Amino acid sequence: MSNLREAVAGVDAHQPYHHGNLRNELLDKALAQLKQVGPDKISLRALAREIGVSQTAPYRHFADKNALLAALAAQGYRELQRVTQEAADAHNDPSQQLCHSGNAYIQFARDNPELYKLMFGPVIACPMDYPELAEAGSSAFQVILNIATKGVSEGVFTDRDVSLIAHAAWSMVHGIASLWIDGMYKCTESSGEKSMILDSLKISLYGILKRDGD
Amino acid sequence: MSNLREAVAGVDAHQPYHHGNLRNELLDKALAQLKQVGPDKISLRALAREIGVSQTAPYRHFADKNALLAALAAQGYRELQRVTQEAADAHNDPSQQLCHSGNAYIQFARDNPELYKLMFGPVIACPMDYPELAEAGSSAFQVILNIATKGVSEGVFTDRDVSLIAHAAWSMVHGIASLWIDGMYKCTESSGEKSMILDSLKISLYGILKRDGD
DNA sequence: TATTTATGTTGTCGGCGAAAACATTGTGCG
DNA sequence: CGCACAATGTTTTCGCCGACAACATAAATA
Repeated sequence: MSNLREAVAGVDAHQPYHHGNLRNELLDKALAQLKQVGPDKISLRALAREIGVSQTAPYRHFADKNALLAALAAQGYRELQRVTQEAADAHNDPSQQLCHSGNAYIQFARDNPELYKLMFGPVIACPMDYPELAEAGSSAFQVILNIATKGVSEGVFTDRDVSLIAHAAWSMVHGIASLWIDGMYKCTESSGEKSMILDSLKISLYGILKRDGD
Repeated sequence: MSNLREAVAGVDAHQPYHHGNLRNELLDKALAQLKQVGPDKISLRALAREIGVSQTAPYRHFADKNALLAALAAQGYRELQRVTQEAADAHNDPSQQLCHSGNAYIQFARDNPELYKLMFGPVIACPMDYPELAEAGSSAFQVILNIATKGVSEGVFTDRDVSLIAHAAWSMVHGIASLWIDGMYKCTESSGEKSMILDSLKISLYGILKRDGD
């Protein structure tokens, strides 16, 4: 009997010494565990156990726990970029693009709260140490930057520095998303939280539109 | 020799069995450690060691680590309420109050980034389990709610639900504060980050002001 | 003074992140 | 074909942490 695990399992399914896809499976399981229990509760050992591999195997693919979280966050940024870009592409008017892209952003945060917290929260120690993460982050920001550029050049947005407008817009949607996730949006009126979020978004973005006398 | 610590220290300074102020000193040292190394790196054992008390003594004053963090966050909310209220009290015009209070809010976050992350980040497990924390949080929110109420009643703000306006304003300043703390405000122009923050704040809050035709 | 309550200590358990030393597999080069 | 080497996974171990149970001491109170 050359393989103990085989014997214990009682099957002859050949369990290779090398997993072959450990890195990806680690990311998958980590994402699942993240959604269940939150970011800081993730344990490399638990992941390894779940996958059925030794507790130090993950260190062959990630320098440490932080690096795994960074890779996870980078995936998140790429997905965030995708959904916001899609929403923007569905419209031509920059105002519409901004509003719908922002809405998609907030919806992403709502659909993946733990991932979103991981991406923007203080869980990852030194985010700037991970080029993949930085690159994914600025790519995601590029979406809103492009909208701002278009809005200013078409004269729809207030005529200020494009980077400033993009940052302001980003702040708004990020603020709404964060507070919503954290349950800070207590709706007092009959209309639900969701419509309140939309109204809040509209109020916020209104400050960006060009006004008479600009 | 009734006291080992006394013997080891070689002094007769009476080291009382009871510390007498352990709870407060724990909070103090925890705050200091928070500012140095961030929220999740805080260790009850390290705190106890630093204070010179056994590693389980903290559990006499806090049910667990989470409870200590919650108490720390509650302190933060009270301080945040203080600075924003002070900034608001220095003006009469609701627009000015909103702007300056928001600026004070952002400044607080900038001055106490780790504490701010603790207050709003995902570090504290079940915030709603701590009445002190919830109370401090809603008291802090009350500041901005009062400004919104005044602004609407005086006809300076757009005529919408007061709670909605307050939440929108809160989202804006929170978004700016969060992104600034996380180093996401990369200023591309000659003017520094700080003026960019102020401009961003103004753009955001502009959406709240009453407009012709409202 | 005697009892109860608040506070601090010792000892211990299980879990975790991480490193060192070792084992196995696949790969490319002679 | 065969062998060295790199990639990947394992075993073992260390130190740290949060948390609990049992015990010790001081303070308050009756």
